[in-house]
Amino acid sequence: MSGRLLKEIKQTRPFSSLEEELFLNLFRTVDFLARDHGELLKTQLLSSEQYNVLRILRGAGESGLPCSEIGARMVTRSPDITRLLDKLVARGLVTRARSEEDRRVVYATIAPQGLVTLSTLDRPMQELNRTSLSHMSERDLRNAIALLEKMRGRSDDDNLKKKP
Amino acid sequence: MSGRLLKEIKQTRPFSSLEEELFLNLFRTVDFLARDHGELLKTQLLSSEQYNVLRILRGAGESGLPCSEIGARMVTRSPDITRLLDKLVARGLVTRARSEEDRRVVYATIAPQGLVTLSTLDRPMQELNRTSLSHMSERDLRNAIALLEKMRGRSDDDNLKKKP
DNA sequence: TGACAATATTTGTTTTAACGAGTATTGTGC
DNA sequence: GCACAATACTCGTTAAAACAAATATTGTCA
Repeated sequence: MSGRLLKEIKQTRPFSSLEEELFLNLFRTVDFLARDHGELLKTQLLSSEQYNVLRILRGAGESGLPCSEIGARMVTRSPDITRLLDKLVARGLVTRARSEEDRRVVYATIAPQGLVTLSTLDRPMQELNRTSLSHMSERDLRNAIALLEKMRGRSDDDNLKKKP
Repeated sequence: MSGRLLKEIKQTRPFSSLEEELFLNLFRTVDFLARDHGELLKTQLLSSEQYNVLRILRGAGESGLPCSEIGARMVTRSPDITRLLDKLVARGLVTRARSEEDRRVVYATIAPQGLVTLSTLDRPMQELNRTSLSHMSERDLRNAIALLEKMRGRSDDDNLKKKP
């Protein structure tokens, strides 16, 4: 391999497009903000994903949700939901029961202990969200939300509406 | 635990603040967009983190960078950079050499093969970035970038400027 | 009905991430 | 110059993510 090609290759450097710059900013921003988030969750020995599942199940109420639905609302595939639930069930935060109508389906429901755990996090999480974005105006927040939704092309917003 | 508390707990539901809505949107958006990203990288058998390291090292040039620097530019801690580099070194994409001035330091440098691997990804990655955001106007892109930077409070932008 | 595709979840296996502890080297203050 | 803190990285261990293949159940259509 000649030195010439190497030189050419190396020239592809900083931001070669606005789109790329946006992506890098996006990834960097989550990495940055998810840190504090994760530290707060660690006080309850929860991973970000576990917390997510618990919140989804709280939103679903007593009827619970099948694994596939949980997987769809997160971006995780259902095969991996099983083990996520395993840990939560083992800790008594979630209960699982096979459906009678369709015995392939397993409904996961948040347990009282799960609600308690979530509730101890609600206020500090709210606090964290607010303080870490306290320098953003309401207008900024709304703009950012709208732009992020637009970035996703609204293609997954059905999930939000599908909630019972 | 009485049913009353449970009812109270359960009432904390949808978006209790704009900040929370923004956070959820942020996380959802990366999850959503990172998928395609990951699939493209898989064609070269690279994880997102490995790709990141390679790009950082390409940006650093022939002088290379110490593990600690790589860790600082990503949000990964340097202990975990070692093993990340291990794999890249094993595949001949990166070379590692202990510094002579300070023998604690190990400089990682991108290898020719690493440059080749990156270069095969440059165009499709550019393409992916562009198409997945093709519905965003230039104004949208710039706004989004600015808002994301603002979300981070610009507190880590020194890293970008620190590049040699 | 009976074979076969489709759906829903679980299990197995292999990589990765996370984090504490350990090792080597350098810098500092007495 | 020597003890001791600080720095830079590596290693060991445990927990989590990723993906393929397996199992169980239901739906479909000849």
